Amino acid sequence: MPRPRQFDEDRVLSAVRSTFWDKGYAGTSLEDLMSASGLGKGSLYGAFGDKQSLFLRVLREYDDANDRMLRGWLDEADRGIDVVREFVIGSFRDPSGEYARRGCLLANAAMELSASTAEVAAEARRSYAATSAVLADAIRRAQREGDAAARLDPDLTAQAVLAGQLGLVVLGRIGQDPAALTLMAEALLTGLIPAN
Amino acid sequence: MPRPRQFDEDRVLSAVRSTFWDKGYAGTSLEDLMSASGLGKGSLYGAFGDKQSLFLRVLREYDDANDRMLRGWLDEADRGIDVVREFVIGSFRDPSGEYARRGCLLANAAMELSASTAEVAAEARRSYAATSAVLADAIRRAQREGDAAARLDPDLTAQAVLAGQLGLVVLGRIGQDPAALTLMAEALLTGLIPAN
DNA sequence: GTCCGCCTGGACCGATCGGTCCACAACACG
DNA sequence: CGTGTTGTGGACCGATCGGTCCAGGCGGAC
Repeated sequence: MPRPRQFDEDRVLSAVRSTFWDKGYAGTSLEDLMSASGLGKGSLYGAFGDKQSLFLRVLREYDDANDRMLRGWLDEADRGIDVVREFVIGSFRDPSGEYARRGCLLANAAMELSASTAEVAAEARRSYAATSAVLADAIRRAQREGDAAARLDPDLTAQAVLAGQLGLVVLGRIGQDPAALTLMAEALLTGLIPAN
Repeated sequence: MPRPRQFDEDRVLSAVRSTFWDKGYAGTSLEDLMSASGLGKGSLYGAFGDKQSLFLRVLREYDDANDRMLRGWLDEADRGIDVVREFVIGSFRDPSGEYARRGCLLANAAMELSASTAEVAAEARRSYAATSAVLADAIRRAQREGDAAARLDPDLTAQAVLAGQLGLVVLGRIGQDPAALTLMAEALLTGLIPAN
């Protein structure tokens, strides 16, 4: 009997995510969210709660989507090493650097809010743990496939790879040349995951 | 004949830096800066200009101090490799993780403001270029001293080391265990700068 | 001691913030 | 087709933001 929603929740969340991604949490005003989503304040609050709840929801869905994507890669990849390679290099393939400049919503949020919002720090730790677990699986598979040295500790190597990629994300955000970032990514990969 | 300054500029800048460091740019209000420095608004504006000018000044001095410190290490170190090692591992030696949680003022600022403030992005690129130049010198020296493989490209390796350290800074900021960070730092060093 | 100058701190400003609330509209049900 | 319930969007709120301005104080120069 009630009046049904007049908006597509996924479209709204996508618009909201994009706005937070580009402007950061503090830099995004409710007005920004309203114009990006096309909703009024009442609808936004009624559907998603306050600004922080909305942000945390968007962040968690972003993390989950990334995790699912990475696991999907691993399921479908020909070789485990390809997943690690794609994870480290993929973000910087765009020659314009536009992608790189956006950075990663999670990394942006973690740097901006970890100190003040415990939930964000916890979410970041959770997500990075999940990511490095998938990377460790990929590295173990690469070891079986002869693409990674058997002496490597898969878990520790996965974490080091994650750290390297995170650093590249930071450098990408400040506008570093994507070609240089790609070279650095290659150096990280060959150094951290030797073949023999 | 004029009335002289009644405050120590260095002390004020130090207090301001600490506040920006902990709270971020947007998260720091003028009230925060006033109470941290002990100055009124008039004095703050008269001496340093508006909030953004003050922030950029503090950031540049922070970068310069870091650069001088790193160069000083290189001048006094017994071996080049020690400088690289200290650069990567040094920040996470504090077992409480308090240091790690603060992160790096430059990295924090770069992630928060690069997208919206071109000066910050440019300053970050400038500072990271300076840092990787010193690291490259250290790696060249390590090669001469037999602590780094001769086949390494010093400049590229320095950039990869910088990326790895940046990633560790991000992970430190979200509260990752310092012991785990140290292990990752060791993995990055041994992988990126093999000895033979 | 006098006076001119800059320094100082806080009152004050308009803008904007996140959040609340309400009058109205739109739809499903009986 | 009436009725009830919820979605909707904008008016409105107090708080706080960064920034301006000024009256008074303090200190050197003479």
